[in-house]
Amino acid sequence: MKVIITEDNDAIRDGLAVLINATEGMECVARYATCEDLLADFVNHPADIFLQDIGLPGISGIEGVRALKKQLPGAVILMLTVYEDEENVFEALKAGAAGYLLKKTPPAQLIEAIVDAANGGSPMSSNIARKVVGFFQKRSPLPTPEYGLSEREKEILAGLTEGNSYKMIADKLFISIDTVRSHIRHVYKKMHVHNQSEAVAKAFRNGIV
Amino acid sequence: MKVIITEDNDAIRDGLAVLINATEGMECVARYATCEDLLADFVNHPADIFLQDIGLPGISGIEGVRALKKQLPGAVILMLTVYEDEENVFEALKAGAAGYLLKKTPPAQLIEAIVDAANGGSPMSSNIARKVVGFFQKRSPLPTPEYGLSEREKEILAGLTEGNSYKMIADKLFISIDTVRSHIRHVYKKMHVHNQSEAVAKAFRNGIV
DNA sequence: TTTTGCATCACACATTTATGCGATTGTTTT
DNA sequence: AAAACAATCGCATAAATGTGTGATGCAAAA
Repeated sequence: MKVIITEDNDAIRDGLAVLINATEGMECVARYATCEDLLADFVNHPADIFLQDIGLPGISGIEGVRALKKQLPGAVILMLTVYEDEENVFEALKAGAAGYLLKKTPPAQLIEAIVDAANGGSPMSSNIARKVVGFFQKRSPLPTPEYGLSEREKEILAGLTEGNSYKMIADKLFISIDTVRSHIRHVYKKMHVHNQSEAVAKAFRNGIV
Repeated sequence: MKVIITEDNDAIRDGLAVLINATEGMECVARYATCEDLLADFVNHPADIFLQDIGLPGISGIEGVRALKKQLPGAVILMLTVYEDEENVFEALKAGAAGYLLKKTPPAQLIEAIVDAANGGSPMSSNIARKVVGFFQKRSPLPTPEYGLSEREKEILAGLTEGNSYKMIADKLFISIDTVRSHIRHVYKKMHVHNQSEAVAKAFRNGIV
């Protein structure tokens, strides 16, 4: 069972490699400090499982998952990170990660998880699993179908995706620029973003536009 | 053959309606000045063909096409506009327009075009047709597959889609903020945009990210 | 070898954004 | 009736962005 590790912390990366190599039937065939390195070199080391950090310099781990999945749709990727906020969890899973583990996972469980993932499972830390389950439960009524944006807010958001400035949006919708600001402020709050690009990107990824 | 018109200029809109109603077997079942009106009311007037302007107050005609197609995937939409730049033409067609006519099209040809579209054709003004043909010809080698962005530029663009500020991108890629500015400037030039949102939106629509 | 393109960095300045605080007027929902 | 929310508008200000102009080193292409 061949594993590739992408993790920027040298100590953790090497520790993981040692752990894996010390395990019967497992081998760490490559390890990278950045997604750039991973994407440039992974073809040279066919692997079954990818352990992927999120907080990386350069391309983020989640972006890395998207890119890797694009080039190798069958890749089985396990996130291994300290982040346990819903944002990162869902983004990672949607990007194509098979499982999501926290770094505090004990070695024995980590090995189990790798085996599990290789066999088609989706191992995740219990905290994470709860969030995921909660997500589908909340799914039933319609709590966060598209962040609960109002029609007007979606209209303003659409204006941004067209490349309009606040002023232009205001003119097109016959409202004041301060009203546009206000709407955008609300959009940001609801979507948990802090600038136009992030809002637009999220809107696209979630099919709002 | 039932037609719906969306056009903000009163004179043009009414003129089109008169023309259509004066034509054997054609009827204008509804006419709107804005996309908002169209989207709110078109369900009440089943139609075969939609004549759609682009330069509208509020939601743009192209956005309108996207929205209309989303709700009524079978809608046959003909753009009828003064814009003949490639941007608008391709965006409209990608959004789902069946044909693209310039407003200077003579009445007789307009009627022909509507019939053509209703029968599954894709009528377009000759200028437009040339652009479209040219697009596919250029397609063969790979002249503007993704605006000719360099790897680095795509990397910076990806940074924007993650919601990073210039400073954050600079730090993640270990370059100065002025270099980031420089790259972004080039990205904007190549993509013909002038702000982050537009660049991000275009990147998504064209599958660069 | 000259040109072209990429990546890097710098400085400057007008605009635009992001965000906090607050306010009014309608609907809905409770 | 009260509470909650949507849409509208205003003001203020620090921060970020967009854009012009220009420069250097390097590598690939003409």
